[in-house]
Amino acid sequence: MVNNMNILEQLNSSQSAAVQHFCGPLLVVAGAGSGKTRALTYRIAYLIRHYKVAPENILAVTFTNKAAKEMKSRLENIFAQELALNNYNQRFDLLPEQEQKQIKSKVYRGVTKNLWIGTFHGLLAKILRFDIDKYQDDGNRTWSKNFSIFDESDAQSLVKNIVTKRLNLDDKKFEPRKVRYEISNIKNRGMSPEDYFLFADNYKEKIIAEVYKEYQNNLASNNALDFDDLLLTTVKLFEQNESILGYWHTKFKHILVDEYQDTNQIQYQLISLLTTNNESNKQRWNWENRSLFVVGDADQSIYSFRLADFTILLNFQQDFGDGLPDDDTRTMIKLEENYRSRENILEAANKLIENNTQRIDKVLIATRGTGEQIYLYKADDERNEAYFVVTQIKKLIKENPELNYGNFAILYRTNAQSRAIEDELIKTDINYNIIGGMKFYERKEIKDAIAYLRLIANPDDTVSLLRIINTPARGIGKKTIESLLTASQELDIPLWEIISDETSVNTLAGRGAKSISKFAEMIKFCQDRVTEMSALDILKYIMNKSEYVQELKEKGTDEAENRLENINELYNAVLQIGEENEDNSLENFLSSASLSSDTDDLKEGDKRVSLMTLHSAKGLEFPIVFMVGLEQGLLPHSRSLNDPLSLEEERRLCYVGITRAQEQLFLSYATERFIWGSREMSMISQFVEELPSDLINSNFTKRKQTKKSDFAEKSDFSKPEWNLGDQVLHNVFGEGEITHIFGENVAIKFEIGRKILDPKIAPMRKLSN
DNA sequence: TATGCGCCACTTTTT
DNA sequence: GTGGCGCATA
Repeated sequence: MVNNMNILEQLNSSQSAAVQHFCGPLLVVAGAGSGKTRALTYRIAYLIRHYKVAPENILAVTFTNKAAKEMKSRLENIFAQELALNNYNQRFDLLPEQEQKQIKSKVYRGVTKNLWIGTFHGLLAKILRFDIDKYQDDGNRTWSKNFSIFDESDAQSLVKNIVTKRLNLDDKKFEPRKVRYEISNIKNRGMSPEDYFLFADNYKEKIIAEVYKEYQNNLASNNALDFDDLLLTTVKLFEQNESILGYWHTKFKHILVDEYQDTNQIQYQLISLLTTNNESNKQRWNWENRSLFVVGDADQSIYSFRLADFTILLNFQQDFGDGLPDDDTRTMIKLEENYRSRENILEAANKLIENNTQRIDKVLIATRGTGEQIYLYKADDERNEAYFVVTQIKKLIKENPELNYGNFAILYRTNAQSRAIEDELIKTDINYNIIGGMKFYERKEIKDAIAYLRLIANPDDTVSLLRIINTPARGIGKKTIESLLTASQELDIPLWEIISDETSVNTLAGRGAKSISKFAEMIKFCQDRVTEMSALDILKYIMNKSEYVQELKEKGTDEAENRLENINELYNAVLQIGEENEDNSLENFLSSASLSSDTDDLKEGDKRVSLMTLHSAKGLEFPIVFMVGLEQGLLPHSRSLNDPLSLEEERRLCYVGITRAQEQLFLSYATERFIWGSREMSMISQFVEELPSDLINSNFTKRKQTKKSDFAEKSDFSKPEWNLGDQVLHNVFGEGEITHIFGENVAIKFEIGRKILDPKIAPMRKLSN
């Protein structure tokens, strides 16, 4: 007997209401740590068990692959538990391994395999592998099912090539980086090159339109899409082809979107299309056996640089719901109870975010007791800051045997900040896991290996072909390649077609002809076997046959050693991805690999300190969190200082960081920092000042002095003789009044505005009344 | 044709 | 401090 798995018993009333919602639209406003993943997972389980919805009719969109994986595994657990009780009358974890395995596989086949859970990009790549050959864009460009997905660096170099070589533009005026960013924005606003030509009305925009057109032509001739295309192409395809949209609309009866505050216009369009079948008349929408369930928190919207727009969330009820005010609506539920953080941490977060003007009013209610104060440390520079962090970690581990390194996270605004901390962690021999930065799939040897695979899967992928045609060196020089390329451009056929034809090669290539033919043979051998050979077999074959591995072995340098290790690591990744989807084909691997991010690799139970940017930390939680570099210019970032809206986003970023912490939160800033190779003075972040001072403990020196640690000695100082309300005269800013004292710093209200100063070094004196 | 050196810009954040 | 790129050299 199915017993609904006690699903509802494990939820609070708001969560339960959300889970039980069946048809129609629902917005779940879910604060940090309020159990939204739980609500999402249980809802899916409830749809399947209680409402008898078939798994293949459910589409769940997550923000990262990691979140998708997490959701799948939680669902697997729920259903495995149920099956164990029903079949064996026993708890799943108490069953013998054999039975556990059987149950898992049964759950996989019966449920999780058929669910569509993934990121927008991942899910759309899957849809396009079905239907892209029926699509033709405004410029008559077409693609086939085995398209490549170009990553950011592929896209970047393509744009660069177009700007500097093909259109011969001044790359000072049209910086490839910026042009690439523009193109991405245009795509995220839903415009094809042809659309954009109509829109462009000044010289610069017209040039960008040219580059965009050329860029898109090139993608098409490589049979490739970039990240943005996965969205744009699907939307255009749906708009163009009624029956294809109809198919997916009929299939996806229940759509769930996580992190809805970070969707952008094109993602919104996509959700709209799938939900409404492109029916513009709201009255005619048919919500029978159909739902749209979105979960988000406007306060955690941190991707506006990627055109994420949290007003999409704010407008949800106008767009899909009943449009009634909050108190009366039946299409919105708020989750405000926080199960993650201690009250002190939450209160600080609540107070901070209240400074934003753009938000839905919402307060996080603590459920876990007060906890300790938030610690604030003032460092001399980034090295001292790193030393502080590492010392605290060691100390906490020593004092609390239940803690391990996996319980700690160090969060920062920019990837570059990780260096100093890494140095210190290495010195102290603490294992750490760094997320982002130089990503695995961006490493040269990995890109090379993948280029081989991409060429095998998609012979039109000239970018990949050029990358590896002479890697490792096989005597195919620049001249040779150039003459082949010219021929391919003249004839308007893919380079591969020329290279794979021995006669043409002999005519064009002269000395290099023999190696080219040999190279082409090797690729062809694999191409002929893509369906029978697994991705791993193909990869191993090609890495050996091309002598890529051999060359590295012969080199024997540390660097080469490292590369070999990475290639071995890639073998593991191929195997793992194959197992995850029970699909070891080359195509499956390539799709997953190009869309995977480093956060995805963060393993549960990994006993290592996690280092990552605040952006990467979204959706994660850690018992103890260090937020470093709380300085003006860093957080908030200097690029955001002059724009009120960007500043609010920085504040949200800070909010996201604070709300990652479960038990303890450490904040730190440095008075001096190495930036771009030179020392720069820095000031404490205005966000620190916005935190209630009674929640902050910056009193490290006194606690530490008896222990004689380095940083305590360094930052020893005498009691400041400055008091709240003191009138001061500053050499530059004139007269002012002290409004805050925190740590060794004071905030002073001057005529020209508020300044935070270190009274020990500031050129000022007290005015006696 | 392969390699190495020096110069340049670079740093927000990412699927 | 660093990675990418272009040029000069063997």
